[in-house]
Amino acid sequence: MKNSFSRQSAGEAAILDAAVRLFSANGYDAVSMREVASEAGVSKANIYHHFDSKEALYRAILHQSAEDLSGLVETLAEGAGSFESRISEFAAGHLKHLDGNPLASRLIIREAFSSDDERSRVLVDQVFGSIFERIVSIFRAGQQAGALRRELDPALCATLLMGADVFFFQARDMLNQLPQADFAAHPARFSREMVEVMLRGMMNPEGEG
Amino acid sequence: MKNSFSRQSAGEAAILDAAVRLFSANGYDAVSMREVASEAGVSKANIYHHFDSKEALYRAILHQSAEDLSGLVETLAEGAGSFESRISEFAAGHLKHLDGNPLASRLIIREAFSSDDERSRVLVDQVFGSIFERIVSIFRAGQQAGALRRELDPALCATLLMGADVFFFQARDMLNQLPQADFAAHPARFSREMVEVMLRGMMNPEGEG
DNA sequence: TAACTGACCGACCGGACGGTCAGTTTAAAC
DNA sequence: GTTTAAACTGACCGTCCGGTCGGTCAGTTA
Repeated sequence: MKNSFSRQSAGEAAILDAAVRLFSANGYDAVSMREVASEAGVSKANIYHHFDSKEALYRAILHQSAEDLSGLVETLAEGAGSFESRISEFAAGHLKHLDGNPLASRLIIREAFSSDDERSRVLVDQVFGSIFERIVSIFRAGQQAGALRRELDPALCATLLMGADVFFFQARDMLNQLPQADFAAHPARFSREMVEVMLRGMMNPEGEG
Repeated sequence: MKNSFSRQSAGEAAILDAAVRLFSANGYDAVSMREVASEAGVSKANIYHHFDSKEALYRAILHQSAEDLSGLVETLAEGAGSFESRISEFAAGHLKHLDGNPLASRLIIREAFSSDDERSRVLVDQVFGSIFERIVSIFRAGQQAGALRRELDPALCATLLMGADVFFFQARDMLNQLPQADFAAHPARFSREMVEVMLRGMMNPEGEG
């Protein structure tokens, strides 16, 4: 098996860099190995020296992107503080991550929503499962502390919060074309107002200032 | 230009049917004209008798799907009644449409979120612009009637509502794999609870029972 | 200096791609 | 029953695809 734990050569790094750019922008099928080679400034054969196949190259950059996301969510989910601040900071941090890593994010979102049956299953099992559980646990903790309304489903709340960030990221180019949606240019503002609406809708009215 | 306003032959209908299935499941690049022909039970050359090119075939099914969606949203946005019921019915109807037309919906969502610069621009200009405006106008009306909080951005509210439906539809296969998200199997329940949270977060606390 | 290794390349392979075309079948109009 | 136009087909074209091959070369290691 190629591309194990050895140090990266300059060419391999260039290949990975070109691949993440191209696959992220155009998807797996629309990218040819010739394009990757040309964009990376190496020969096509050299790619096959470092990676077993096109699929293996794709997997490699997907794996790295998924690890980045997992690390980020772990950090965000660890945060202490009040329920409100935890939710607020998670949403803002998550959207900032999407915004700051658009290539990797596009790649992962595309893969996660792919209808390829088995293809996304691995990603969900190994990555999204634990990510989702972390977010749900924040809502569960808030519920036990009496901040989140008792009748709400924590998993549904987590879906709404994460979904709003992801949808905003996905739809941003589209929203930017719509004159009404001037918030499209200000992700931090979107995140703030989105969380404000969500929390007001989710939190227990009793025990609040 | 082929495929104008003439009546459809049986073969043409079969081609369109196969195309919408294949393009929707696998995307533009991953589908070959040979596959479409085989799936439709016609020769490849026959597809070119009815459509100018692969791109034209794709455009044809995309156009039809977009018109279905536009019609649905117009109907949903016309509804009278209270602000709450209009929002609630819109969200439920929208999600039901996504759920009932998964192939066309997938096609449109994929196209709308594509990063192909010019490619999605036409769709946004001609379809999503008016759809979005319809939804925003519901929120604006609610705001003028005093139901929606004055400090909220109607366009942001519309994005949250529509985004929750779209994200749920996109992520459903994924959510179904997560044991916590048992609501994934019940779109009507998701829609109901989602709207309940959203409205509670958006509505003016004064003037309510 | 000889043996060996990993990085790298140009040329090539079989096959699939989108698209074309000359010609056949079908079916309605006359 | 012939005419006619649309529906339809198999064979074919040039191009690009993912992947492989033999081989070069700079840099270790012995």
